Amino acid sequence: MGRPPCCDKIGVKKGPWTPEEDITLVSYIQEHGPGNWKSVPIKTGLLRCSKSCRLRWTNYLRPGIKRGNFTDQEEKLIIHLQALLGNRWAAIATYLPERTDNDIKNYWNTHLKKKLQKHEANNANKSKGQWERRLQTDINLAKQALQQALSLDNTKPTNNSITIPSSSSSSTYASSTENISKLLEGWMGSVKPSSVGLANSESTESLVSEVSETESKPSLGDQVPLAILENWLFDDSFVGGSEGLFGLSIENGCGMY
DNA sequence: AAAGTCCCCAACCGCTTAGTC
DNA sequence: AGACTAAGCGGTTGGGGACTT
Repeated sequence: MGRPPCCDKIGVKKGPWTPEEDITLVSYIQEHGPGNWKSVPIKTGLLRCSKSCRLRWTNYLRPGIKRGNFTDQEEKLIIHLQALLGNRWAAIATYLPERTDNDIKNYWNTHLKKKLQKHEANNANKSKGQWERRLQTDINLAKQALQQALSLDNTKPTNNSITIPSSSSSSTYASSTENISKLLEGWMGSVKPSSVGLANSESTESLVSEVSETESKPSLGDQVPLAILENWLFDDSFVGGSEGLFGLSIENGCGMY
């Protein structure tokens, strides 16, 4: 017999959230902060299970979520990270604080995977180009570095260590132009301005800088010396602007999937 | 204009992990 | 150490809008 559904209680509502429910949830979190999700439906009177409340908050209502099209730089970063980390969307999302893991996952499944498959097919019979060979080498090196890093137990933080940022960090919160946080005008007063409106045209390097320098970076639980990986990842990602990784991957085929 | 098909993404399901007793 | 619970995560689904015929 299988595990019973978590939300099989009679009276637990499913399906799309209404604006009224959003307001109720956001108002509660505004007052109490995110967390202790089990108590949220009880204290708010929402006819939703705790998991549904948490997902609604993290995937849609949370301030700082950027909606709309992904930029080329974001695409490049996702492609790089997916090649490195696989389908670990939550880990990938820590490098794109304005995007949720769900968004990244959806974008990968609906856009990037198809694009890459298409161009891989188009270039299936072509020999590997210089760039592709370099990318494959880079990936191998990065994987080695990652494995090395992860194999170190109880590694003490060093100057070369980084702490992987978490999307749940308050420091990564920013005002959103589109989402339901509009309902909370005035609430965002305490949000760090530098992360507000990190628009598409703005350099993700500022994010990288924030990632590597901000002392308030939250952790996924481990601090690992990923400097090599970080340098490789970000240096390579943003070289050449529009001529960067993704453009090349589209033109030349990635060959790693 | 209507019907059919495609595509996107919000939300759900169920498994895993972490924390507590 | 093991049981239990809550939270986190990734895979999948289905409603509805966009597009095509």
